[in-house]
Amino acid sequence: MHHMKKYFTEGLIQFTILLSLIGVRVDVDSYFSGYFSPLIETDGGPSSAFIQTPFHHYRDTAAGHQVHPKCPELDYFFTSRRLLNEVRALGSPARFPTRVSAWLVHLVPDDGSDAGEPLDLSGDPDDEEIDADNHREEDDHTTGEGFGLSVSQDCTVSRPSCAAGELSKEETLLNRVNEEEEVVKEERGREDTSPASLNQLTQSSALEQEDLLGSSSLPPPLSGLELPPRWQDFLSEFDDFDSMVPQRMSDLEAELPNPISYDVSLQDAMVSRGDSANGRPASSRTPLFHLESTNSSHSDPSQSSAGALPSSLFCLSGNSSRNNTSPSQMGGYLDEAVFEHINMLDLGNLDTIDPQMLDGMEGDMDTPWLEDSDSGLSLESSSRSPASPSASSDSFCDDEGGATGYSSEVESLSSKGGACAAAYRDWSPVNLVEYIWHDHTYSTPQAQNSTSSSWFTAIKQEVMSEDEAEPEEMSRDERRVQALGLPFSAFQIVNMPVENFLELMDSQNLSGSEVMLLRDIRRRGKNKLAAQNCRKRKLDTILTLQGEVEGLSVQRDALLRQRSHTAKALSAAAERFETLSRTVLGQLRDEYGHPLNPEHYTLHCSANGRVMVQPRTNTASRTMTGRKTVRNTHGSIGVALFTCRRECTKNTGRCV
DNA sequence: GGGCGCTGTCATCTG
DNA sequence: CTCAGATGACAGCGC
Repeated sequence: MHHMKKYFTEGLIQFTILLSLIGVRVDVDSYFSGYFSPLIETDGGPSSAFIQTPFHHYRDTAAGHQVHPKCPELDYFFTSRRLLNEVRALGSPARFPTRVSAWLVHLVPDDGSDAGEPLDLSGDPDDEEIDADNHREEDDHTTGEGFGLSVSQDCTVSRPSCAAGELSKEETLLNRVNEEEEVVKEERGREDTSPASLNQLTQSSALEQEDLLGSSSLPPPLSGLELPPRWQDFLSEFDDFDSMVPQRMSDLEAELPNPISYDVSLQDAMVSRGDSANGRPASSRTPLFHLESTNSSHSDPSQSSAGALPSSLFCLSGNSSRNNTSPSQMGGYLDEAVFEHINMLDLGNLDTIDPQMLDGMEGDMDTPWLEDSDSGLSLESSSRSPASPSASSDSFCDDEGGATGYSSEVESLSSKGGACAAAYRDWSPVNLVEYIWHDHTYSTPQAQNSTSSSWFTAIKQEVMSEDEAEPEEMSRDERRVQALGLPFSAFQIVNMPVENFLELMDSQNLSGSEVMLLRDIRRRGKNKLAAQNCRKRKLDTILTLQGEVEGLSVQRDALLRQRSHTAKALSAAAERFETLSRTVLGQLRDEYGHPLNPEHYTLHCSANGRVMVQPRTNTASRTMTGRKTVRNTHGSIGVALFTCRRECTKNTGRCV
């Protein structure tokens, strides 16, 4: 168990270091809790802030500092200290860096000794040596007792003890940790109203942990207590942990100088996590963290550097297949957002991506590499897509703006001849037609990135017009363009990028009037499409509003029917009450023994069960609706002749 | 011939 | 300031 803790902790440390070196900190506890989003701490400068984790707040308060968790100075301080400790730990594998591995909660012996003291990892950096020594001492001290639970501030993990007798305690602790997570969830809304013990356990510093775990507040061990499913899944990952650790450690030592290649598409890794079921033998358990380098992506996973992580919890596979039919068990606890954030970081070195991997990706992907899942973005890539036959050789849109390549082509033009037309052929809308079928937006067509049904319609019409070109169907602007002798159509002038349009006018030696004409043609063409979109949008809005009106009309009719039914029911109840009142009043007698006249008196039932006989006033209505009853009550204060309870007897007719 | 719908165009505003 | 887009208003055209 000592080795297990050692390897496990070191694995977490090294993985955390690797993430920290690229500016990312992952709060694994967030995944285990299944509630919080993962903590991503990026090196965003002094203004960077911790997000979505309460432990930073606890960490801040643990050291006795009431500092706002988003304090930039605090952020910088903790980040620097953490990185320093991580680097130190990297050079000394035998040590347990306090800051990274966080505190470790040991089982408290029954004799109440101090062996189970949690480690104060939130202390000052000066205490690091002492803490490390404490780690070692406690490791030695607790080896024979069994290491029951390891709770990390940054990575909450647990491992059941090998000793069967202590399993119940561990389960209790595990459940306490689970409850602690639940409390943290609840506490986000109301921090000061949660149960004290769990809150203290969650928020406590190491000293508080000691008190809690060593005191009687710890619930007694429960036998037969079931672990939550996610903990069971998690613990099942360690079945063959001891056999896996030596190999991983040897691999780690061998590949430590170059542990991880950054030539990995983390986006791809995010999508393809958990593919181990397909590529691994059944005997090889899926690691929880698996950071697989690109260079070793085609090799045996066990030989990968990521596999060197003793307790690999992630699965960062660079070339994993996408048919994830059986994702890793712990993979479900990982939020994809962490990979999103990792991807958002500029890892650089993208130009060093293994060509083999790129080939594999091209082979795996049916869609173009740059094509976005959203159909709206496919136009840009399609306009310069290698799939386009005409674009495969020319470089019209090879740059990001899509203009540089064209400009170089245009600058080489010496006349309004076929060379210029050839240069513009690449962004011809004909090439775009086959890539924008799926677009349904209203955006105005633009050769760069706009996608629109009207754009498609216009292109389609353009293509059809090219096929069925008849002079009399040409628009006025089209004829004007042809009169200028330009090798472009009005449609092309309208839809080409503005950079290209400006360069076109500069390169064609046009006069002022011709420039104005081209500008007008372009403006009118764009406005025409905009008007079409606007009208279609307006029509859709009208249709939508009509649908809403119909729905509201139906709802109004239903409410009217309901009101009618309610009024009828109320009327019937009032009638029954009136009948009952007459019956009751007929049984009562006044102080002279005369029966009460229902014409002059009425019954009033209060909410507390009291039934009062009240004289009818002139304004009182026999129907005794709610409002009139209230007025009647107020108007008969002190006039009630009798106060009757349910004990009124029929025999005497008098109130008890 | 007038009404209506569609379309193109202009002017203006906004981002 | 320029550009693109949105939109109201107007005019032309066909039914």
